[in-house]
Amino acid sequence: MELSNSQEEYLKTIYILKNTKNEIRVTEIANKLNKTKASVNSAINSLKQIGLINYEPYGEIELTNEGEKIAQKIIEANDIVKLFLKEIIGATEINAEEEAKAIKTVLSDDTLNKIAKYTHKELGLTSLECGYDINNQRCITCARRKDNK
Amino acid sequence: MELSNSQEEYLKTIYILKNTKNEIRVTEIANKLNKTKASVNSAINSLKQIGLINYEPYGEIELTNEGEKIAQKIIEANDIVKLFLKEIIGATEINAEEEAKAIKTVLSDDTLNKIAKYTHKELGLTSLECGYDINNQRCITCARRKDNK
DNA sequence: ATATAATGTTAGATGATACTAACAAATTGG
DNA sequence: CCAATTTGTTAGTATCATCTAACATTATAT
Repeated sequence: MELSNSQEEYLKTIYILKNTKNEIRVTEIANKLNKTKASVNSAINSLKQIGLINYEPYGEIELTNEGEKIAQKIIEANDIVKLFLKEIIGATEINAEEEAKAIKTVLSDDTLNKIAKYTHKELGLTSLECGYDINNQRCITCARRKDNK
Repeated sequence: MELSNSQEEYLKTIYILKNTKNEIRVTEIANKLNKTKASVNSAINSLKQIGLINYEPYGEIELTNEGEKIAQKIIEANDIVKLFLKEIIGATEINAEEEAKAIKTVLSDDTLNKIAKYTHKELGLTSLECGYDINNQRCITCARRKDNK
């Protein structure tokens, strides 16, 4: 099941908000993504349809297990690409943020893995523990998530 | 004037076909991009509207000067990203091709430039002559265009 | 030179994403 | 506890990129 860029952004945002607030609101998502509440409403209903979030009108927004797994993958991809752009390429914080967001969607697992490995090597890390490794271990440098969860 | 990803792909394809054939046909573009002729027709009309190609019904498809300049930029961006993915990251040919296509669109000039410089440095090239440099010189490794034009 | 094949166009539909405007529900502060 | 505010939903519209099907034009081959 292929997610659109837009859907991935919503999933990612929901996941991140979940680690900050206990209740996730339509309005918050709208603010974070600079969309209208109407758009968010429509987006979460489509994500509900495909089983990635649980939601009832006026209720709480919650990721399903499947949704959470996907969100984690998205965020990890985002993190590794951003780290790479900043630390290896020397992109500015703002550019790295924006570009990682867009790029992560289109990279194959294979290339993402190679970028992760390359980043680790260049940063002088001897043991590879990146989230993008097949065994899904956490990366000591790129997974901010480690601290949050 | 912001071009969509789709529009950039059309421009790029037209430019590349131009260096191969003397007449560019709707059908060729459709085959190359795996779109229907109807879609291509609609796309070239939109590109005509914004002054990037010249076209009359049943006539020849030609890039305007503006269109050609933009197409060159797109192709150079494509080339540098692909070279980078293949030579530095070690992505497969097929992945690099696909990913470069998608990535080039979302990179800022600044980051693209940095990727070009990084690639040059890593490949051991002493003088930076990449098309993405401010002075718009040609790159001895990444600009396939050099040979074609 | 004309029938057939190839090529190009148009009309109309679809699906995705977003918007505005109007409305409905829930929360909150006196 | 209820008026006002905040929050969420719905309906309707727009744009973009694509498609199919039908039609129109151009090229070709005998």
